[in-house]
Amino acid sequence: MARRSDHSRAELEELILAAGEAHLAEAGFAAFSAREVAKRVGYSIGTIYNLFGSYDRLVLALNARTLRAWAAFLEARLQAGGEDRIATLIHGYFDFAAENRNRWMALYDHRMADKGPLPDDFNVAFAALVALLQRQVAAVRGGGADAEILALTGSLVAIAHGHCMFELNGTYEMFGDWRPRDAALARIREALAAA
Amino acid sequence: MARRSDHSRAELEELILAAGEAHLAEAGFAAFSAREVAKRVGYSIGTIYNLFGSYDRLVLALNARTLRAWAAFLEARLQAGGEDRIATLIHGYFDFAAENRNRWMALYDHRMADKGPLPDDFNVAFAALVALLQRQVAAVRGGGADAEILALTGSLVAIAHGHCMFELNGTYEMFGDWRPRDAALARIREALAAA
DNA sequence: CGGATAATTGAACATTGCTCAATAAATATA
DNA sequence: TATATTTATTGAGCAATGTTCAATTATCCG
Repeated sequence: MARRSDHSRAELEELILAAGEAHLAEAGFAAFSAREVAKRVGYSIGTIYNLFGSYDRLVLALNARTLRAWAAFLEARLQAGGEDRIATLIHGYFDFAAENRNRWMALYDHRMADKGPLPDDFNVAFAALVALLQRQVAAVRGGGADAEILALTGSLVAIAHGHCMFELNGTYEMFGDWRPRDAALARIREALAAA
Repeated sequence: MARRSDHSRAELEELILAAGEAHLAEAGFAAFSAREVAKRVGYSIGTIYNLFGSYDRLVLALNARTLRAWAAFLEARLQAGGEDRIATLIHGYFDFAAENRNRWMALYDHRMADKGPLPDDFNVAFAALVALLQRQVAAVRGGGADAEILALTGSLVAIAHGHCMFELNGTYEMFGDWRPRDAALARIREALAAA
């Protein structure tokens, strides 16, 4: 058909990403398929490959979107006030993951076939999220070298990640009756107190 | 062909799992395929389905093996002496994951299509690993209610998991120059000191 | 209007998980 | 031993996937 003027390239990309996001959210990463996305936007599979080049890059574009949404979500929570910024961040972290289960999981489920460099798109989104978190850790800690704060941020995020993953995939149940979210907050508090 | 007497059912299962383990270790979970395993053992794809029932159950059987190997690895490290059991465990945790990258990753990459109950096989292996860790945490902490120690164990494992995952998938690089393994040990020490 | 350019298509290919009638081998029965 | 029964094994066939690319269709420009 070749409906070249129906949408600009940018519009079409947006259409595809929106449909892809919905499909990913509904089906989960394991069942996600580029052909299903094509079906949803009413374009052929070839068009998707023209725009994104490969399955991996389509997923990466969706993951970049998820990272931006996550950062915006956390920013909104922070702006909504609340004395305790660390608690706000942890709850934002867990709430976003819970409310966007499949999209959040896809961030970690996806493994690139050929492990070349990631798209700028994705790296920028990731860096923005890291910067947001680093700013809050720096604020809580008062002073300290940038590199030290960045590394501490990495460690605190790793704590949150491990607990959040256990909560979402059910692993936590093997350890009896506890709430990974509360535990994550407690561990992070202890780490900050010791730092 | 129907070489009914070449191997007993148990022997054949073992052959398939050994070949599957090698394939998984070489190719990684994303490229793992039941057909490739069949090719490697010289049986048809149908035979694999007769024995394991589905792709998911084959992967689960392999993951159960990985869990048992991991527990044995940790047990050996603990028996090899070393005053500091927590450090021994953390290094064992990270070393096993690093030396068995693809198999360790498969533990978390795999998502069942239909989320029914896990095979006993798998649950038993997982429970044994948890029990091993719980015993060490209990020893370090001295006293305390079982439920409390189990929950603490879960939280400490979550810390290790998050840091180990970041190290293996490269996420840690976004946080500058640090060693997730050392950070994990530090965080766990802080948590134990605070408990 | 006509030729160059760009977007879009979808058939074709290799590969996957999965099923199941057909076949071959081992065992039980007569 | 010969025949019947049970069991193990096969692999072609199905639907679905990611990927490619010549052919087709729309748009633009002179």
